[in-house]
Amino acid sequence: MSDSTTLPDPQQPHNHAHCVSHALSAAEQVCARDGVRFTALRKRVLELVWQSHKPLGAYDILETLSRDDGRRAAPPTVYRALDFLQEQGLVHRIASLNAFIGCPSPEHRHQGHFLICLNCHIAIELEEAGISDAIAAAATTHGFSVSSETVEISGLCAQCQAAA
Amino acid sequence: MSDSTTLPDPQQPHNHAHCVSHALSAAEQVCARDGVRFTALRKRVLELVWQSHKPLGAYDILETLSRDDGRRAAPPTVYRALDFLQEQGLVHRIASLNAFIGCPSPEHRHQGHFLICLNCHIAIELEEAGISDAIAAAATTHGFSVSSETVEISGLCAQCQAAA
DNA sequence: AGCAGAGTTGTTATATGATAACAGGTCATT
DNA sequence: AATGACCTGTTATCATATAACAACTCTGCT
Repeated sequence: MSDSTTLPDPQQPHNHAHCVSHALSAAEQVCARDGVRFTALRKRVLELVWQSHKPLGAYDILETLSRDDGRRAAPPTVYRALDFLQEQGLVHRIASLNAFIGCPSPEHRHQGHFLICLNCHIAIELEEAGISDAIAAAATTHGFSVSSETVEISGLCAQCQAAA
Repeated sequence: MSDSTTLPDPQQPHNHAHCVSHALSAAEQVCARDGVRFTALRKRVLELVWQSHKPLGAYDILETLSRDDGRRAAPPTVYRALDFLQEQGLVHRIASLNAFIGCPSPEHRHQGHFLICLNCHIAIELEEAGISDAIAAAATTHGFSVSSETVEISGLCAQCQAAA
């Protein structure tokens, strides 16, 4: 069961095993709730996506998968799992990187806003009402009805600024 | 010389030739100002990007280019021109579409915010201080220093909503 | 005019990201 | 155990983007 403690700041050193186990148990719950199958493959792909807080390319996942198994997995294997995970809101796709990252709060459907560090490549997911509100206001002004937002902010995370 | 009249709303029917000639003369000015060469190829690619208000893929441009010339142009030809145009702020790349669109106001460096219609595929560029402010505020909260923003909003434009 | 050097374009090959189509396997329900 | 829905494997292919090097062209200089 997902505990109710807040997840650690991904920028800070932390016990990452906790992030992974949290993500996996949240995924179990979400899939059970929605009546969809959290198969071994899907679980494994989700685990790989969660191996760090850096967005991971589909072919990186594919390689790890192939190495683990001995035999060569094919792209559709990974893309189908990723499609499923996205549909369930368990991972997000980062369009500007063609990469995927685990969602820290899949219980409720949303699209995140991402801070992406150009140096260490960590991506931090936010859900900033202020950003969504500003977008909604702009859309309204133009008579535009929003169905999805892509907000990806590149720069330097606090850690990397401090290091420089 | 760029006139000072405001450009038409791209959603509305309008004399698109005006958009194109405006864009080309603005480009001439920007390149002259910055001391870079606005070569025939670059101009042609910019014209193709401006053929409509819909973001255009690099390979679409490539095809048109090849057809016009008889001989087969190669991808780097187009990508180099696009890189140049992006560097000068004359076109923007839409990450969520892997496509490119002309910038209506290249005189000042900026990154746009885009409203992208899922039905008619038009992309409307905004520069919403409210969105940038909300992003800046969120970034500050997280100690993150922003170097670029990708804001791409998908949905239905006013025209397409009315038609539906 | 002729030359030198920077910048631009051509060309070939290849990397990287994603999907179509169909065959075969697995699982829950009956 | 049979059925049917769903999931996975496999092959082929499409779509997007870049590396590396050769050839050309423009500009400034003598």
